[in-house]
Amino acid sequence: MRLLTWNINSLRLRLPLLERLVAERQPDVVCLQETKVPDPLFPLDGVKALGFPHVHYAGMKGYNGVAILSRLPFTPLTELPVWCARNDCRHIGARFETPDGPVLLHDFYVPAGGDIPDPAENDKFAHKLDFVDEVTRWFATTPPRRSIVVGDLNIAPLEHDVWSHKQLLKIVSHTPPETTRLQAWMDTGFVDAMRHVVPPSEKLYTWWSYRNRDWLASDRGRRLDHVWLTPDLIDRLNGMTVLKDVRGWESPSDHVPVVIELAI
DNA sequence: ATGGTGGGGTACCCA
Repeated sequence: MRLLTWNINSLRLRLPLLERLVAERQPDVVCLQETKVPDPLFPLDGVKALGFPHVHYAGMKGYNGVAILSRLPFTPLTELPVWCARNDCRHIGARFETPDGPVLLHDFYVPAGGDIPDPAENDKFAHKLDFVDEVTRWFATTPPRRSIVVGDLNIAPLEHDVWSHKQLLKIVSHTPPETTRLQAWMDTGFVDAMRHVVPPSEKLYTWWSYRNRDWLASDRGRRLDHVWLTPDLIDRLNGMTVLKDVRGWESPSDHVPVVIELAI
């Protein structure tokens, strides 16, 4: 299975980019975040025309939204919690049947958290911390097996997941309250598949701000997008690629896709 | 310290 995850920042606007990506990379499964399309307006025909007859999505007007597109049949996960008592379209899941048993796939869009890294001052930051805490408690009570977590988790946990560890320690996405929480979530039973392939001593980014004159030259990136596997799947991992060149395409998302190859 | 650029949808909210 070739699995691709991407914060597309508007599915309708970037459907042509998705088409190019699919043609070049031929993923079996695509997990999207920030689709920014209400369900009644989801471009179902366009997505099916890309070769994905199996589609599951949860979207709303203006913000957020996640989608799973697949060549392979799957069953949508319907028993997922409502995080922070909000139906804000940040998580969907799928169950794939394989010769060795089912594999569960979770597609997350974690709240970005606003600008001020203080939950007392900033409701969005409080929501982000609460969201990760709730998700962590849920995975802790139902320890994952044969499971995959992907998505825009909006946290860059390691020193070399950001362009300047020291300068970003007080910047939302790389603060200790966030990075410790992301680790606690991962410690419910996952392995960081991207860092399994690329050593933690190497810089690795999936996002470059729009607010830079030259994203490539300044290279002030962060690794906000993640792929995690439970240990029972890690031996099936046959490769991981961050598609950095997609950031240089015409009218790009500020995030780039991550692809993994899994022998399942 | 500040402002820088995008998308949604049509005034601002969110990233």
